[in-house]
Amino acid sequence: MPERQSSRKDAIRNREAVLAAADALFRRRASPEDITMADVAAAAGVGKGTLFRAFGDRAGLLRALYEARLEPIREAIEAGPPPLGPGTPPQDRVRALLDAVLCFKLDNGLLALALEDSGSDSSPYRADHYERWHRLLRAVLEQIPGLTDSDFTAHALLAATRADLVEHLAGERGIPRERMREQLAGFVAKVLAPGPRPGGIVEE
Amino acid sequence: MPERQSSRKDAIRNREAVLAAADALFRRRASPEDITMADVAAAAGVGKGTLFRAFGDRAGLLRALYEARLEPIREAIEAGPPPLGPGTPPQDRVRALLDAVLCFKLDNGLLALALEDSGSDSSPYRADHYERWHRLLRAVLEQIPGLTDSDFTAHALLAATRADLVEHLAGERGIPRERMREQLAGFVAKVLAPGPRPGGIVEE
DNA sequence: CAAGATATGGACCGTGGGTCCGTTTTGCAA
DNA sequence: TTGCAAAACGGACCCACGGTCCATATCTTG
Repeated sequence: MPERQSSRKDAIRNREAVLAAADALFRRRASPEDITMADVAAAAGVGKGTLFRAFGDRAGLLRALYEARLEPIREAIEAGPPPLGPGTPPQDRVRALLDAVLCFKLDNGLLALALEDSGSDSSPYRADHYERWHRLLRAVLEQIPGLTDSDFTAHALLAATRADLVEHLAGERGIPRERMREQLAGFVAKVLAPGPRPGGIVEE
Repeated sequence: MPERQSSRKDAIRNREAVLAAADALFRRRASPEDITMADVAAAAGVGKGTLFRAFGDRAGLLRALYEARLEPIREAIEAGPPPLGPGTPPQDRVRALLDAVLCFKLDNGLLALALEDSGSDSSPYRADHYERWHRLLRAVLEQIPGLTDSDFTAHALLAATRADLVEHLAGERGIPRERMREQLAGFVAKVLAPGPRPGGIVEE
């Protein structure tokens, strides 16, 4: 419940300061969990109480940051031009959506990582930002004729862009951005391709 | 480094006791993180020091449990009969492997969950049990002609069986076991199907 | 400008992983 | 058996971190 916006200007100023400080920290540091709430508060020149009043808890802060950074993409999806916007052939749109998710995680690795393992009950699948991606993706998948199990497929495709996987491939393994985009695109293509009947075993 | 086996019988007895107690706890409780190390120690009738001496840290304990439970499957894979064992046509073996992973996580939800988000550096991808699965899967994928990017594909397929996803689908969403196995099988089939790329579609 | 409402910040708390070290157990050898 | 060093025990203790509390400072409004 402590998410209500305030109208007092000091509150607003502090909220901004915290957001900015957190943003900066998450861009520079190496691992999400060595950014503590106290760090953020200090960097923002604010007391811990203020921070928690403004965002409720760690997850709340992360969520706020995430929403802010996601805004442009969200707009592009809801009302932008193809291939992200509506009015794109479903197959292309699925590809574009997953590519967008991938790029987002490549650009915001730390934050996405932090968000994924600090979900409400420690399950990323309860967070409603995940719900949203999943719902959207499923809806688009459903428009592809001959594709069954779009609910599961949506989950499975999103799983291929999990923040920790992306981070691992990009960081530890040093796979370059474009290469990864290609690989994901290839994978998505395979899944969407009108193949042999799903469920059946390819015999011979 | 504190993983060296001891030969003293009290040490061995206690190790067993801890393993048994932890196993029991992980089977009964609802969420991995409300099983504390102190809980395990108490349940085993042992001091915390003993527990940490024997397993190093939380991850170590989890790993030990995991290995123990995984043993049968591992054997089946290394030297068992088809479809898990070697000597199976690659496509079938991939399907069987992923099905085995899925079943394992369905049967050991809590433990797998705990293991995944308590990986060494909080990334499950550094844990060597993941490495092993990935290496094996990739090797099998590489035997499938016409399939490229087997490294990435292996990651992506494994991602579809992530413990938290499985747990979410089975728990929250109530999807029955057999249904999930079918869906995963269908997904895998699509990925493995000879795609529309060079070679054309095999139309029977 | 007074006064009620709201925000502030840092001391404080609970929890849980992990360590320390005085005590106990074990295995070996005389 | 008994002596004794090496190894294990266990629980008190430590510390980091998320989160709370509340006396005080700052706004806003009439």
